[in-house]
Amino acid sequence: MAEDIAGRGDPVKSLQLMWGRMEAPRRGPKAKASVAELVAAAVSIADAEGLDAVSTRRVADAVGISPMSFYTHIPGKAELLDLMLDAVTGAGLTEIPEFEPEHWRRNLAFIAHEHRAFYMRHPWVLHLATHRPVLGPNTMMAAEIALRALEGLGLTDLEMDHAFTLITSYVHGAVRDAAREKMVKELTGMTDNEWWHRVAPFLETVDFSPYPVLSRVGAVAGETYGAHDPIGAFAFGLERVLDGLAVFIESKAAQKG
Amino acid sequence: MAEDIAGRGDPVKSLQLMWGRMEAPRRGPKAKASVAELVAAAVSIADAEGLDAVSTRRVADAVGISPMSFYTHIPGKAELLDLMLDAVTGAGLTEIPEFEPEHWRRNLAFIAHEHRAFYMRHPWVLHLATHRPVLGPNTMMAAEIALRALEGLGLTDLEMDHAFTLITSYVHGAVRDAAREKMVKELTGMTDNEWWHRVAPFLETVDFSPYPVLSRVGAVAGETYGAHDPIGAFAFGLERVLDGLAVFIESKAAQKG
DNA sequence: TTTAACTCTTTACATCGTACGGAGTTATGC
DNA sequence: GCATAACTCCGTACGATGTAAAGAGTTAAA
Repeated sequence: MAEDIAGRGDPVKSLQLMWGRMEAPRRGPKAKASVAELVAAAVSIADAEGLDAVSTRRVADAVGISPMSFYTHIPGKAELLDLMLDAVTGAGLTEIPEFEPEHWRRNLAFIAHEHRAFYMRHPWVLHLATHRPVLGPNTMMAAEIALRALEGLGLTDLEMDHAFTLITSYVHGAVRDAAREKMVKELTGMTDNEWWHRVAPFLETVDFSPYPVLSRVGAVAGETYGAHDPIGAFAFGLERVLDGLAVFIESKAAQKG
Repeated sequence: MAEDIAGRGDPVKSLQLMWGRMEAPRRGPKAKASVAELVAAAVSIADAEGLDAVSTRRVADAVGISPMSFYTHIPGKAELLDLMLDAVTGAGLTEIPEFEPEHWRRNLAFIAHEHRAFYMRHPWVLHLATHRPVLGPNTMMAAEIALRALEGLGLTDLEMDHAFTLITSYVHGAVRDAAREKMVKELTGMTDNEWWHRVAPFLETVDFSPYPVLSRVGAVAGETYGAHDPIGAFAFGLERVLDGLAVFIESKAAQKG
């Protein structure tokens, strides 16, 4: 399995494990390790060393069982990734905030920043290309919370869904850059700055005349030489997204009366 | 190498290959295969069967050389992925359009749809987690084109960069869903609909009362049972993003005079 | 003609996910 | 009490992957 993919295991098996719906075994020896332990170990490996480091052998070793015993508890790696995603989503959930619709803009900004912080804490989640939605209790609760921040704004259910998709899409896309920098530094020990200086001598030999706008904007934006400002870019984009939603919400309000 | 990562190889080697800057060999036998052939073969494998199917052995075989001869031409898989990304970006570029600032909204929508179409044609690109920017000629040209659509709107260079990040972030995030469905169907032969019906019996046993908004919105949005409408969601989000940019552009114009 | 540069290839190794079969452990049914 | 079924755990093994190492063959420069 070369690709790291969640949502690909036996759908029902994954769900049963995520919801703790396996009937308790009635015979046989007590298990040395639990599913929760395995998943927690996998998550902390991923947090510390990235998805690359998460192998079934390594996870089994971390909880003190032999490589193949992993499969006693979890059907395969695909299911492990499903479980990791739901578990780590759960760890980021606090109590459910009460959203007041009149502060919708602040609420949505809060949601967006929480999502961003989540990805920054667990950048490997960005590498988890989900093939199917992971319908775990925590993943669903995260969606529930985001949707609640969109309630009472005069949107139809379908529009709420689309607005939700808009915000999560933007955050996911925007956060790649910042999370990337963090991960790469940890994994390779090379900072963006060092990387740019490695590359610079070559870049000076290329003809930038076909790219006048890019070279002007790229230089100013500090994209070159690692002086890029991902937080500023994120904030800028988020304000635009919220402005766009404001236009829509106000036009719907005006239209209705 | 478990993760599929571009931008991780020797930075300068990748760049030299992308820009065709390897000095021509002056001795030795004629090469049976070229870098371009290898990259093209890798791309068509990825297009047909996904990133999973792209292995150095497979690519070498596709161009008729032995597994290890691959490394005569390309230093490693990381560099191959860099080259694939730039090559496939180049294949999507037509001639450079002339953008008129007064039609900026139409222009940006065009850019967004082009990006979306690109990802839909080559969904594996979404799984390519880039560790560093891939500074190939085609990748840079794609950025140049997008930035030109943002010229003449009264934005500073930094704002242009941020607006560019906003649009590409949104498109990247939003397209994951649609591309996912396409890929999964091809790779697993299971449609979303079948998947949902596999899962449905289990879902009926879970208590949705903690997720009132999600279950209401999810049902209406047709997320359940695969009746989801990704194109509609994309269009909705894009309109909001453009509205948000419009607010910003107009306020800057008003401010200036 | 020697030699250096270059291409191609064979063999080999570590690591991965996991199929298979069996040994040890516990509660149930007789 | 005992056989048995339901378990947990583990050792071995297979095929695939990326690629290191070392050598054989080919071409042009010295």
